[in-house]
Amino acid sequence: MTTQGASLFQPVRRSRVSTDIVRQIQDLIAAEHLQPGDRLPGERELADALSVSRQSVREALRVLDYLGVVVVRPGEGTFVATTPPSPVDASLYSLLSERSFLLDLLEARRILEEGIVHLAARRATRDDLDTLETALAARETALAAGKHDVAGDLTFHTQLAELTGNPVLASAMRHFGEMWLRSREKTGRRPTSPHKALQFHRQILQAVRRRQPVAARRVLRRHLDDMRADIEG
Amino acid sequence: MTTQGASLFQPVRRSRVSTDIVRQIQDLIAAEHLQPGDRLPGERELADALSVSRQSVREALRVLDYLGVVVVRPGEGTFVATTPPSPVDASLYSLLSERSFLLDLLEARRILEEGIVHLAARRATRDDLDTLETALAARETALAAGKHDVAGDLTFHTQLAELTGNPVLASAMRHFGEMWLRSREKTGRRPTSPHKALQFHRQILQAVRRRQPVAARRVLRRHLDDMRADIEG
DNA sequence: TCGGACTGCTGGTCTGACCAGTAATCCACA
DNA sequence: TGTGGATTACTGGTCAGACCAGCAGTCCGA
Repeated sequence: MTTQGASLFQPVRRSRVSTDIVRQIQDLIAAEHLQPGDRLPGERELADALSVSRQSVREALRVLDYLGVVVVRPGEGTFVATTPPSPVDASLYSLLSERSFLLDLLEARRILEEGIVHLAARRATRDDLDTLETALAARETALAAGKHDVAGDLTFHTQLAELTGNPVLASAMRHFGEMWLRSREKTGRRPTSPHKALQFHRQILQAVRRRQPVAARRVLRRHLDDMRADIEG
Repeated sequence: MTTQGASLFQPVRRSRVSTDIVRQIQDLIAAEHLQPGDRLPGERELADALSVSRQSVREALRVLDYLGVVVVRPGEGTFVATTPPSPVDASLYSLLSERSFLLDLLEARRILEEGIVHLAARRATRDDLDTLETALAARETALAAGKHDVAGDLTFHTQLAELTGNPVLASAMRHFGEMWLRSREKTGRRPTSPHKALQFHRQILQAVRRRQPVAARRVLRRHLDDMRADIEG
């Protein structure tokens, strides 16, 4: 028996019940048996159906909650999250549900996005701008028709980051955006008026198109300040 | 009651016990009261110390387990993970070994850190500054003695981010720092002269201490520009 | 028609219990 | 003397049952 190298035997893996449940629910969502917004069975019912205790179910739901896979609303139930899950810095997880976190996040966004919009105004290609223009127009017509999706407003910001051509900035903006959505979901905050947001987006795009980095940055700042005012109420 | 605009009231947010526990333990680890490899008190003991039920403790540990913050070994106990979780955006992973990535990263750092240093100069408490001062002095004497660790230069930047009091900024800076180290490792780039770096750090700290946000930002920019010159060289 | 009480659901928490695995100790037997 | 097997006290894993507070639909009376 050597101490080095691959052992012939694998350690017996006693899986934890809660881990199995996490995987089962994730599979159900992946297979689209559970759609975003769907309500899961109650904890008691789930425990019964799985022949496990409610405690194990709760441990699983706690993990799925952290992962952003589900949203738990006391008194109502547990629902499949509408915003797709993505990793959020572990050290920030427990802060997501606090309003002050939204303000911290906004401060960080302001720093990052001021730089982004400045670069975008200098670097965006004509193709980039046309793409952004098309997307913005589509959102405007959709809104006029009464349709509006919450996550969509953020898309403009991430698209803006994309066209700096800097993948690090784009990645950071996506992360901030995801945290933004999840935190807003957890804090139960209503989104800002989509009309106002679209107006700001339109102005930013104009400034970027005209290659006016300073003006673009100014409008961006007004946009985020406006959002902050909403949060601070 | 209008449907548009900011509501006067915010939904009351009752935090979950397990969430509090998650944060407490993370804080203890961040404050280094708990070191990697340390054994946490048993679940029962923990519950008793926190005046909560074992179930709540378990839900918290389950989350920390999933985050990779702790490792749970049945029959033995729960331990602080030795390798702290350090997620690097999957979409960036393949770029780490390219030199252009270092430049992109540096551009992103410049945007972020200019904002950070500006805030730090306005917000840092005297205690914060003393801590930073001590750390810097220690590095200076170590360098004079011929000792120098590569990752250490970054520490100054992350510490600076910490004392903005904004956990989002601190987290983002840590991420950028990790990518920086890993990318520099992969590209095989030699670090900038530690002497130069320390001089810049000393200047930045002075500006922050004197509450001169603009000056601090200017030095920071020179520091990063200097690093860029090294990379492009 | 409207508003409040009622009722049954939900998740949040606590308690106490038992199981299985670890590890250190102790003791009997070779 | 030394080795190996019980003992024992811990650990996390799981279960069951209970109570609370908040949500929502129902029903009834003013």
